[in-house]
Amino acid sequence: MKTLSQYTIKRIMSETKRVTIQDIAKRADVSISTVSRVLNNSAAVGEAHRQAVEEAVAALDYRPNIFAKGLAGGVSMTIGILTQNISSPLYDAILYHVLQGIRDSGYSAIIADGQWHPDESRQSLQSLLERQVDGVIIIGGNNEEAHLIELAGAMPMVFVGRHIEGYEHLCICIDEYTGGYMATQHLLDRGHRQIAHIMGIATHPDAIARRHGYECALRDASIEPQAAWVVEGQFTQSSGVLAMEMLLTQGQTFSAVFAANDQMAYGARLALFRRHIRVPDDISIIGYDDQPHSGFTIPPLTTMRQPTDVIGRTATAAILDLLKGNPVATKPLTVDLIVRESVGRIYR
Amino acid sequence: MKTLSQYTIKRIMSETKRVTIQDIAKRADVSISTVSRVLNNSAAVGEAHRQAVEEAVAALDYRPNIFAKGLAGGVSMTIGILTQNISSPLYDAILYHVLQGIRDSGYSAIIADGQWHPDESRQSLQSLLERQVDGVIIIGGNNEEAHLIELAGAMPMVFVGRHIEGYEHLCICIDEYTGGYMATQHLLDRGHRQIAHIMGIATHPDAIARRHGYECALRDASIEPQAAWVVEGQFTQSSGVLAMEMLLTQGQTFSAVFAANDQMAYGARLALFRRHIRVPDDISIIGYDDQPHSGFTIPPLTTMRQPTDVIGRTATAAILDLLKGNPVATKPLTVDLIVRESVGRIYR
DNA sequence: TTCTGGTGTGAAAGCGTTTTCTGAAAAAAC
DNA sequence: GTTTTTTCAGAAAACGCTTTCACACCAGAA
Repeated sequence: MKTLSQYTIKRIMSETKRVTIQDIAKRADVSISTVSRVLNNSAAVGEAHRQAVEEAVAALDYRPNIFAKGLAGGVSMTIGILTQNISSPLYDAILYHVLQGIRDSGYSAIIADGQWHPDESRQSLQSLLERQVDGVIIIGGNNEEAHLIELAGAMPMVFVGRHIEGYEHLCICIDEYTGGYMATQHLLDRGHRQIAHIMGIATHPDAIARRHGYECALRDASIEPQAAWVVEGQFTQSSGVLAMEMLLTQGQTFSAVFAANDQMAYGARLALFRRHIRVPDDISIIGYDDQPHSGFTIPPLTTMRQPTDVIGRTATAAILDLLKGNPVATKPLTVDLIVRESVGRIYR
Repeated sequence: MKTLSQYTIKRIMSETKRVTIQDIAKRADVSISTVSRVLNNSAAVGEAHRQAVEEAVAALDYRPNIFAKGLAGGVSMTIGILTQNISSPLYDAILYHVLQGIRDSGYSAIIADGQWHPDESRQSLQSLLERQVDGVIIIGGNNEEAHLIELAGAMPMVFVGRHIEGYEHLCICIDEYTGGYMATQHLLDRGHRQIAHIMGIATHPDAIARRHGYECALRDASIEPQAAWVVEGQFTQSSGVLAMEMLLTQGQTFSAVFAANDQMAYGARLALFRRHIRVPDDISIIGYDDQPHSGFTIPPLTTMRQPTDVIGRTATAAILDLLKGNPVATKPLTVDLIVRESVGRIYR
């Protein structure tokens, strides 16, 4: 039983016939230590030898055995990625760009899924560490901060979309407050004065920051935010439907809604559709994230764009730098307003 | 420079202070060979010794070092997953369920992205093999078949959404033909007689099968398929917009459209919106895949649901069985019609 | 009793690297 | 020209595990 698969694996491996450091040592007529040294640039090597080795490496198409490397050197050439949830459009988009950046770095990525759950996240992170990943990129997520801090001091690690006290330079953060402010400001600019807000998960830092931006924008326009204008959602489409229904049945009067993410905006829009309320003619909607789909909703959704490509690239660059021992410093990223057709004008 | 990160890694590793097979050998008062044997069940071991070892393993919370294991045994405890494209909602949904299935198996997953490109796919697959993954799950993708066949004979491998000649038992396939047929049939059932089709990438097997189903359903209803009714898209939203515009400007008359995936359906729907053509009052749309978003479009999209959960679970179960040396046999999966609100009735 | 044939076990040889440790040769200092 | 450093390179010891080999033990057969 077990032996069968063992056998099979052995077979393909022997077919592949890996070339080892021994082979290139022989061909370059040096010792394996020397080969290792030129490979890793870990000590001075005479120019003649170095060239001989490099020639052999190229000629034999040598690829180091990562297991041996891992065993001997404690280096796995692997970057662990902990994502908040695979199949969340936003995180996947970031993931995509991260993977992109890693692909030619010699490292490979191993992905673990936190499933939106602290316990799962912690366990996933643990399994990443057991695999002896050389570094970790944490995308979103809700691990206990204390655990992360402990780790961050001990191994290369970068955080995406999250603020960790004392490790700001490792955090690739979006200025969510300003994002919320800008979204609300856009509504204000178009003449709206009564603006509802569908908030994200109430404990989620991003949700809090966006709401804060919303309230400040309102105040700066001399409008006192009303508690009844904001209703909490779960960042999902169906919670958007519910939220909008709640707003409507409570008899709130408002001409525009700022949804804390696009998915909830979709849901809100559907709730409006059900009641034959037109968008943007009767009520305007603005979302947040600019998911790929948002350009194709009816009507196309005005929203705040997360620079997923920049986020992904920055995260990769940072972890790679960390791995090389270079210092890193990240700067906060900003969100762009994407004006489409879901926000109407109000003239007094 | 380099030494810094090395140092850091060493540090955390020494803090963690791994317990090795030596430690449990000592505690159980047996040789390491015996420990290895009970761990892998690779040879008969006396009952007393076995128990002692198991006790020690539990007490010391022993976790094998995968690098050592990989080096010595040629087994990496890693499953490679090659996905056609990360951040494609359908494949991500499958991926999600695959990951789910792997999470408690002791294996971990390493994900590579084919980027919709044969060369990329091949290279990604290669890098998976270099990592000595124990098995591979290929989700969709467009690698050369020959290469895959060669590999499939040599190592555990399962294919999702793809038919490989001679390895049908390793293919987790959806009956796309029937899916296309059912979608068209639904339109027919609702009285539509003039039905256009927005096809996927013309060379893609799924696209071909769905179109074939469409044509057969038409013929079975005594309607001769018109070449002008089908226009090719790229499986993307914007290609859906284009396709619908082409249909419209060519002056085709049709009361319904079958789009080969939901994304193109979204695009088609937007094109209609632009021309003030109502859905489903003027024209009906049916999609394919049932992406998470489709329940929240305006109007909610009638579509064919891919059983991503079943697909994912089946794939995982299959690869795990293969790895254990058990025989596997997969059965073709079917797609379900999800009736929502984008298809209207026509009464004669 | 002696021989044969399992069983269960430990010693030891790898697996492919990195990294001391050592020594020789070359360069610098006297 | 000798002594003292510095450079460079090879031998060999890890790294933690699997697996072969050899051997001791004990049953059953002769």
